[in-house]
Amino acid sequence: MKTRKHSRQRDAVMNCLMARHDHPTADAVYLSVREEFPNVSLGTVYRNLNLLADSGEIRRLNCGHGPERFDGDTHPHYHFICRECGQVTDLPMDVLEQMNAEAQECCGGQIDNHITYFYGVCRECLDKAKE
Amino acid sequence: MKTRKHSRQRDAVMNCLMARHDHPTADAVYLSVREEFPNVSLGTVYRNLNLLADSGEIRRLNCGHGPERFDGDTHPHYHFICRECGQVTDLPMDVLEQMNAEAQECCGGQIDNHITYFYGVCRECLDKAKE
DNA sequence: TTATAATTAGTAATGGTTATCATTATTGAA
DNA sequence: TTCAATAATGATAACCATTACTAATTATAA
Repeated sequence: MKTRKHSRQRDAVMNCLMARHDHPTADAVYLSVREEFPNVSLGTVYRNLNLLADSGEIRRLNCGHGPERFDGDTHPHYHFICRECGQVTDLPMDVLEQMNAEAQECCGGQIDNHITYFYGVCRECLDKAKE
Repeated sequence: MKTRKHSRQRDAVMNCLMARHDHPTADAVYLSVREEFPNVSLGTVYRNLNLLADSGEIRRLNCGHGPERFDGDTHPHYHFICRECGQVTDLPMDVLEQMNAEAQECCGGQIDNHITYFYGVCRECLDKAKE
């Protein structure tokens, strides 16, 4: 197996994800990391995002449209996606673990986890619509 | 606005999705439709899948990896994805509408619906692993 | 140091999906 | 039953997000 070596570019990717909470795309992370490493390659960003996601240090989000997003917060939590502006926000509610048990009963196989995305219109877009 | 004209290719796409319950990808639908229309174009399949999905006659599924899938069953229901074989199956359990209300409370915006994917290992893959 | 192997920047390639366009099919009205 | 208007098609090119490749660089452990 491969031993991981330290890399300052990977640190920058990780730091970016810990610092921001808007669930950036790979491209957004790339733009961010480029401020510190102007010649960083987009491939390097992708490679490290995948490395970190595969090792469980960050999480991948698939909101149903648009490119993949990434989340530095690995605690189980739900997300809300505004269908107007597309922003992805965390929902401060508990994950319903019993859903897995319910699914288990009608599934036959083994349920490990679930992922839920809520869709609607965010506060800002609602306010904008009122004007 | 555009009035929709009838098309036999679109019928074939729709029929394919009503007939099978394995949530096929666009390419799988394409192969299916080609049995009736040997020169149907992949673009035509994509165009009609999007048309039908946008008008609510079918549903798009994003399982978190791999290409988009489509579902002829538009009733709200949950899906299970086997991480071994990748198959996507319907879960015969009720959708928890109250989840939307819970999310609403901590959201600020307006929650319209939610999508949940359950992940794990299906019966067949569990059995295979035992051998 | 130095050897080894992981990582990188740069770039080409890939895969899924969408756009373009000339031709064909569907439709409603004459 | 024409016939014009226009939606839909097949073929293909373009697009975009992501991955693969490669020679050069960097981190690590001996």
